[in-house]
Amino acid sequence: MTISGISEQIIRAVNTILKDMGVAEPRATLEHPENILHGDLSTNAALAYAKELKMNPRELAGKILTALGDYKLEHVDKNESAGPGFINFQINPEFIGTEIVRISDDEKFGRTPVLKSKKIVVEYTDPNAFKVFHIGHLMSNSIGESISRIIDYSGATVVRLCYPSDIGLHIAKAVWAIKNNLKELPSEDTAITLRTDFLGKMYVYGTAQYEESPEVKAEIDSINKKLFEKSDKELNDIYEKGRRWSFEHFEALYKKLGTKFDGYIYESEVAEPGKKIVLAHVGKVFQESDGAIVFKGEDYGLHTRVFLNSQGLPTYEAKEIGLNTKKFADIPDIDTSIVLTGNEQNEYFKVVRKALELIDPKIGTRTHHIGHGMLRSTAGKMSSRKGNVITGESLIEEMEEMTLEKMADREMTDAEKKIVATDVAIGAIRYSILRQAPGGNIIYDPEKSVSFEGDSGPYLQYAAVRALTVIQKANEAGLKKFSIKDILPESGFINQDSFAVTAGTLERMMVRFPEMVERACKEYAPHHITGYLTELAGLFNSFYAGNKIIDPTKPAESSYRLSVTKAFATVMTNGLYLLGINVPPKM
RNA sequence: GCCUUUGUAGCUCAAUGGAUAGAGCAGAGCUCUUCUAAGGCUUUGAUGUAGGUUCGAUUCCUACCAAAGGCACCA
Repeated sequence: MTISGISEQIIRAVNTILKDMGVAEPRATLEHPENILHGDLSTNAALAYAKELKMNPRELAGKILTALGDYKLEHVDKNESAGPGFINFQINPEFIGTEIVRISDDEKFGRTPVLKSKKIVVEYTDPNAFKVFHIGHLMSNSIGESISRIIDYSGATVVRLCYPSDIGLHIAKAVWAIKNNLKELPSEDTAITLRTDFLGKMYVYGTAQYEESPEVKAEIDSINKKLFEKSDKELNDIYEKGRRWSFEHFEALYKKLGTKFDGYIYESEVAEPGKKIVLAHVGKVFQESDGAIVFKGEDYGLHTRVFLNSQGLPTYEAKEIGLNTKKFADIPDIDTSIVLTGNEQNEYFKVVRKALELIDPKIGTRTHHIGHGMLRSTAGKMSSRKGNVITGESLIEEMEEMTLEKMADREMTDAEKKIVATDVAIGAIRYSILRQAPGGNIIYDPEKSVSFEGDSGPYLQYAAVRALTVIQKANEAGLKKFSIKDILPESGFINQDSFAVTAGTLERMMVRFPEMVERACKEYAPHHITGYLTELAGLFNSFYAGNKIIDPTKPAESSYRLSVTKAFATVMTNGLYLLGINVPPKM
C-alpha cells in the first residue's frame, strides 16, 4: 500500500457513502494531503454536498463519520471531524516509520514512472557567438537544466539541445569592428575569457558605429551579406576564429554549470531549410504582402509576422520553422519538444507555433514553448548592445570569492575550498533563479547580490552536509540497526510526544517527495521543488537543533533518528540534483 | 489604440477553488564546554480598487487603476 493508495481507499469509501445518501455523482477530494501523516488528511465532501442533501455541513460530516465505521480502512487509525464539514484521517504511525526506514535505503527515491517510454527534447541556454554569456543565459540554463532533470526523474528519455546563434547582423557588426582593430586581436594562447571579452567589446563598438555612421552601416550590411555567402576569405577567417573562441568559452561554462548537451543546432544550419519550407507553403500557410512573405495570424487571434523579408532572406521566424522541423527530422519519435526562451518572445512564439501546426500538425502540436522571466538589474535595463551586462562568469566568480571569505576559518585545503566555493556559488545562483515561477522576472540587485542565508541554495546545501556528517559519524560509531517493529512498542517512539520538535512533519514531508517531483514535471515548474526543499530543510534543522541524533544511551531511538537523517540526506541530495545544485562534501 | 502577462508584509517570493494566506530579507529579543551557529527559538507586519459566480475566491469572470512585454521585414 502506498500513500496514494491510502488516499484512494478513503475517497472510494466516502464516495460510496455519499452515493448511498443520494448524491448522484459524488466526487470527494482530499485537501491538504501534505498533512496525511499527522491526522490531517481531510476531505471536503461534507461541505461540497451538504446543500444538495439539505443538511448543514457539520451534520453531514457526522453522518459520514458514522457510516465510515463499517469500512475497514487500511493504515488509517482514526477518523474525526475537524472544523465545519471537514473530516480528518490519521495515518498509522507504524506505516510512517516503515516508509522512512525504506526511504533511508533507497538512493533513487523521488523517481517516478509517470513519463515512462516518452521522449522529450528540451532546448535551452541558446547563447550568441561574439556576444557575452550574460546572466540571462544563466536563467535559461538553470531553468532548462532543472526541467530536463525533472523530466528524466519522471522516467522519460531527455534530449538536451542548444541552439546557438552564429550568423546575422550582430555578428557582422563584431566582425567589422575586429577587422578595424586587428592590432588588438588577442593571440590564441591568451586566456579564453580575455579573448571572448575582446569579442564582446568589438560587438559593442560595432553596434555603436552602426547606429552613428551611415557609411559604417553600409559597410556592415555588406559584410553581413558576404558572411552569409562566405564570399570573402579575410572576413571568413575573422568570423571562424571568433566563432570558435565563443563556443570554446561556452563549452567551459557548461562544464562548470553541470550541463551536458546531447546536440547543437546552429542558427546558420536552419536558415536555408527554414526558407525552403516557408516557400513551399506560400499560398497555403503563408502569403505575400508588400514584397515579404508573411503569416496572417489574425485569423487565429494572433498577429501578422514576417517570415521572409522583401529581400527574400529568412527572418528569425523562418529559422525557427527550420529549427523545429530539423529537431523532428534528426531525432526519431519525439513526444514533446520544449523550447525555452525569454518571455518577451511569448506572443511571437504563438504565431510560429500556429504556422508550424499548419505546416505539420504533429510538429506544431508537440512543440511547447516556455517563456522564462528576464533578469533585471536595479541599476537599469541591461543590454549587451550597450555593454552594461553582468556576465555569467563574473557573477559566479563574485559568489565564489564571497564563499571563500566565509570559509576562511574552516579546516580545509585550498583545493578543497575551491571546489566547495564553486558548488556553493552555483547553488546560490541557481536557487535564486529557481525559487520563483519560471515566467517571472528577477530583480537582481548588485549590492545585495545573491543570498547565502535563509531562503537560499547554501541553506539547503548546509542542511544536507550536516546530515551527511551525522551519517558518517554514525557509521564510524557502528550504530546497531533496529527494525521499526522493535522501536515502536518498546520505546513508544513514533507518536506525537516523541516528535516534540517537528511533530512528525519532517517525516510526512519526506514521504511526499515523489509527489512534488510529479507536480513540478507536470507544470514544468522547478520552483515547487525549491519551495518544498526549503521547507524540508527548515524542519530538519529544527529536528537537528532539538535532538541529539546519535545518543549511545538510547540505541532504539538513535536508530530511528538515523533513518530519518538518512532519508533526509537522500531527499535533499536528489532534490538539489533536480535543481542542478551539487552537495559539497563539507561546508 | 489593440493583444498578452503581472499586481500578496517595508523588500524579494510562495500558496491543485478549501480550514488560522506561508517563507526569507530588513527590525526587536534570546541561543554555541553537546553530531558544522551558512543554524535554531520568540516577535511586529500583506491579498491594487469595485462588482459578480460559489456553501466557500489570493485563485474563476467583468470593469477600473498600476507595471512589464509584444504589435511587418531585428533576434
